[in-house]
Amino acid sequence: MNLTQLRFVREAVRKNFNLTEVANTLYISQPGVSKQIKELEDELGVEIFERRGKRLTGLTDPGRQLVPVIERVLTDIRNLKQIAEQFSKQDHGQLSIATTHTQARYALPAVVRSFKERYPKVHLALHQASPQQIAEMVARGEVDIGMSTEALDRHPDVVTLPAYSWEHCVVVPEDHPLANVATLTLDAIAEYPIVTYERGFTGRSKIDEAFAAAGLEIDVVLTAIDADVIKAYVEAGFGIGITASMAFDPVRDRGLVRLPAGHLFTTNVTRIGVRRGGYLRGFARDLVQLIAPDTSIADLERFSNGGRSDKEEEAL
Amino acid sequence: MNLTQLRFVREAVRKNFNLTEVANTLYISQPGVSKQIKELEDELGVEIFERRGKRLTGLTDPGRQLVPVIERVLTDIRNLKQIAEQFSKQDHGQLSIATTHTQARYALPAVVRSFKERYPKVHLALHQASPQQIAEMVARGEVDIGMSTEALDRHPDVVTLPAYSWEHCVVVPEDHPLANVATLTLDAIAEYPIVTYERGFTGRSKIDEAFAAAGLEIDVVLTAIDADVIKAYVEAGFGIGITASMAFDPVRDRGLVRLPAGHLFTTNVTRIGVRRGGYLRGFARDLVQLIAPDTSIADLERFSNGGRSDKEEEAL
DNA sequence: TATCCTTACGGAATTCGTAAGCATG
DNA sequence: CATGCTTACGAATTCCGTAAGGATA
Repeated sequence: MNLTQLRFVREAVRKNFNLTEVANTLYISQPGVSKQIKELEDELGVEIFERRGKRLTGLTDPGRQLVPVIERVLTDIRNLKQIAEQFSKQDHGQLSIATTHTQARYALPAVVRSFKERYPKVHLALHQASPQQIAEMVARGEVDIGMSTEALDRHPDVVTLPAYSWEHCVVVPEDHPLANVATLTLDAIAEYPIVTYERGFTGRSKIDEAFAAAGLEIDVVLTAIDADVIKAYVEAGFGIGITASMAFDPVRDRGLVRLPAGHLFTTNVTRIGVRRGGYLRGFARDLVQLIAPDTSIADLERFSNGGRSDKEEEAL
Repeated sequence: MNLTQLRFVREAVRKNFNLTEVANTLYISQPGVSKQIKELEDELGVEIFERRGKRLTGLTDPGRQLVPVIERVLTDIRNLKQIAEQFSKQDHGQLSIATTHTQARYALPAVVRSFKERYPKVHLALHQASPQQIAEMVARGEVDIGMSTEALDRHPDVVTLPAYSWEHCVVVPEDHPLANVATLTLDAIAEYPIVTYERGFTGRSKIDEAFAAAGLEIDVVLTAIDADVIKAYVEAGFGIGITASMAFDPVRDRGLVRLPAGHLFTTNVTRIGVRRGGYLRGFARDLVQLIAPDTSIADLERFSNGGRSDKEEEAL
């Protein structure tokens, strides 16, 4: 048994049991993958993969039990490398973050500035993706840290921590009838066509829930992934916008008015997530604290060991 | 990085950083070990071992962090094999138990009989050792199950479960003055020379504690590891014996009398232990239930996953 | 001086890629 | 008939043992 074989098995599961794809992503010949997997199965004395004729179609019964342990082994192997880097490249290295447009554009710049001051030699890689994709990337260990308001804490292989809360606001052109109302109501908003986030992005779910609970039908004429696009369409007169409050900049967004809407929609909690069982290097832990300053040391400890059990926390 | 390198590191720690011994126990040449360890260190970019000149003397700072993870990886690799065996050799295989003389001689025969009936093809290997050795053997994964009244639950890498409780008794020749007393007292026992277990064996600690608490000095003239030896010396008139109650057989031990002493010494709890993080095959779980029939299913579940966290229990 | 680790080199074993063959949808 | 897995074989790489050298207690 060797680690290469375990990696092939993991990748085969991820690639839906297509060994040709496995071979391509791991830069190896396809017969090599076949042979190694067969050898692993021979050594273990069980078939890991269900086969229909020559094709692999799924996991066998033993396979279903083996794969999670294989995943854990490979996570730990990665942890070994991370721990070593912690010492060898003290304040150097790569740190990759997957996040949504909203966080990357409005929440992270300040954080990144302080981080870069403290760790000038760490290369920060910001990957923009959808909340679902972010959760997947974290779970697979493709990025160190994920940050998103949605989906992140739904994934079983991701451990999350609340980073900060924020509220929605309504954005209208300054000559809009709503621009001067004292207190905004859901009914008032529902009168107008709405431009807001796509489903699954930046608290969109909270918006829909609020109107649904009030029994109101809304006319969403346009959806976008980011507030910049939304504001552009509001400016162009397509409707009124509902965005994250921090996406509004009074100076830059001249011609638009922001109306507080925190009392209308549930408060949103943006969460930060890491891979369960993963290990966070020192500068990654520091970044977590910059993003979520209210985190207690105990939380952070648990977090940086990827939410392992007590016993295993000690071990790391 | 490969598993061989990790095994070398683990063994080096176990063998007190003597690579020559590592080479011998793993049946490989000594330069091979040196080279592989150096290559692992090169790849990780840190030194795992502290060196004085050419000799290894201990773990470095990174080494101390890496070793527990390495141990976990190797445990999981072993788990993979065990899980596979669970399927491939359904009711076949090896099951090794480390236990003291007392358990092997008096508690286990009945259990082994039922087990063999249920699993005739499983080869049972009984290793006799001291409680400390048993704990070590379990922790290292040299045996599947350990059983002992002492020391077992002191080891951090062993998870234990109570198996059964038992009491001590006093054994005297039938013509001894104590043979006919109504209720035995510690004072009465302390009058005579005593033959009993060695320190660290079969509840000896409880015996010492009882006399110490009563402020009595006792004259232990002879100690042994097993009750058969103790009884032989009692018969030969060296003194009165204190043994485990179940070690007395009225038929076989003709000429001796057993006096109940449960009211004098703390009740003993024999525990059964497995390696933390280890995986128990089906027949091993069944053996645990035969030994400790009062175990709840929930306890057993936790036990057979070696006391891992909830998340990891699911995984197995 | 005996023990223990490292370096150097040659042979053995393993791994890996190419090419050809065969099954599946 | 295009996709996907297996088998076969030769090349390349890696691994491992022996032998010699050097450091430590």
